[in-house]
Amino acid sequence: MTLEDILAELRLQREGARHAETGMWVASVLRERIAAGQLAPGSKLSEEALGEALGVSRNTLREAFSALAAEHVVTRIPNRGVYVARPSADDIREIYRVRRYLEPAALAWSPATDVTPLRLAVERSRAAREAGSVTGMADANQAFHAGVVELAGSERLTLLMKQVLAEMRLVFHSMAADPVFHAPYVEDNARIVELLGAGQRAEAAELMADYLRRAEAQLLAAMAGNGA
Amino acid sequence: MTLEDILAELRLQREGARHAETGMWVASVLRERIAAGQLAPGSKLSEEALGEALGVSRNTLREAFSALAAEHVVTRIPNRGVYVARPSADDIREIYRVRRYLEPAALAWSPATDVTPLRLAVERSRAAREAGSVTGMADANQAFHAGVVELAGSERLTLLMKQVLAEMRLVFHSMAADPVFHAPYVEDNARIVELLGAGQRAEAAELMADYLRRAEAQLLAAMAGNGA
DNA sequence: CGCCTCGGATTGTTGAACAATCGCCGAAAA
DNA sequence: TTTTCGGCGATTGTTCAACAATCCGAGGCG
Repeated sequence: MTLEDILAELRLQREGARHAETGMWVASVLRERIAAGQLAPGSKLSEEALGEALGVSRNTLREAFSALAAEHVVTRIPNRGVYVARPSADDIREIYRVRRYLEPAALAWSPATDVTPLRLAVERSRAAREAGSVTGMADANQAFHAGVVELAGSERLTLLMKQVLAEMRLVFHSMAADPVFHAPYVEDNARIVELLGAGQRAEAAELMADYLRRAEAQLLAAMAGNGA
Repeated sequence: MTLEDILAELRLQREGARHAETGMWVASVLRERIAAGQLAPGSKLSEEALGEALGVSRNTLREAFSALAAEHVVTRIPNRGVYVARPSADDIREIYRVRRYLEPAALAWSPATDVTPLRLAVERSRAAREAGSVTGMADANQAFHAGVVELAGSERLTLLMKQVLAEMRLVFHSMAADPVFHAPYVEDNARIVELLGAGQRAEAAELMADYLRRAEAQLLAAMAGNGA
């Protein structure tokens, strides 16, 4: 699908725009397209072209850009424009730094004990693995880790985690992802749920920390090999 | 560096506004004023009046508003305007929820071991207590807790903590703060540094969690008594 | 071969205009 | 008197067109 096709689609998609929402509406549309990989990392988002396609003025579009830049979905280079973010090795380290605090902490100290959503995510992971669906596994895995942080019951931590996971999707889009990257980790997730359900929170947190260290190392190695 | 460059810099610093930065400059000016309490919680920030006062257009001002709204420094009510945020009891609970994960996690799992900045903050706390300086104690206390999260070495966690602490300042500005609110906690901080320095991370984290629970309860009680 | 300048293209910012929405205030009805 | 309803004024949301500032690359020059 070419960029022209996408612009054409976006042109059709504008209908429900209302007063006092246009900026956020544009942001959400771009967020979806980027998450789906239809706007590849590194793509330049021209104010003129996008504004024309979406039927919004440059000012409104820039408001959307500000929101996306704050989420690291997009990179703004002054006087040069905004580009779909292309996470660097340092960005990956930062992502996992955040996750290594958030996820074990949520497992160790959350008041919530309902692990049903986590169990479901593991189920979906396994089903996707059997079906050989790479995106299915990726989605289910993200749902699992988002669910872990949601145990904390904090809006801001949940939001931060969602943004970090969105950046993770960009990482996978940036490099030719290993089709079986997620496969080995499905059973780690299952074991974490098991430990958590049994009340062994410290052990669950430790396993999670270990999992995150391994995943980070694997991603960094893949990126180094794949070429920057 | 030529003389022309120096003249240009001075001109810019005096006038403050630079191409490609005006929006962020406005945001930082407002952020400072709000943090200092010069713009009280609940104050309406009229686009026309503020734009005129700062010498920027409404569009640029709105860009600054978007940034501040994302930080919860300001509340945006559609079609009604933006107001300096006035944190509710729920906001306080959310603030402490975030802190209760971030700060103990940083203490328990950070690779960094340089506690000098924390010691210094404790020193300043004590000096301010002796001098009877309420704002001095508040500032030193904030520096201490920011320093704890900085141990994690994560930009995003540090930023989140700074935003949460900025919201805490709004809490204190919202209610007639107890002048000795911080006093009892100075020695808690000192003990945390002591434990951390001795390598007793789990104990330090536990004490921090306990401290946060007590502070939250005290603030919620004060808010209930003080009247909404 | 490297440096510099110039021009084109794009972004940053402005001010004015119009549309949409809200709260207020007064009029009409109970 | 109280309540409800509708119009009015004020403010925000959005667009538009213009100008200023900046970056990039293409030549011109030594």
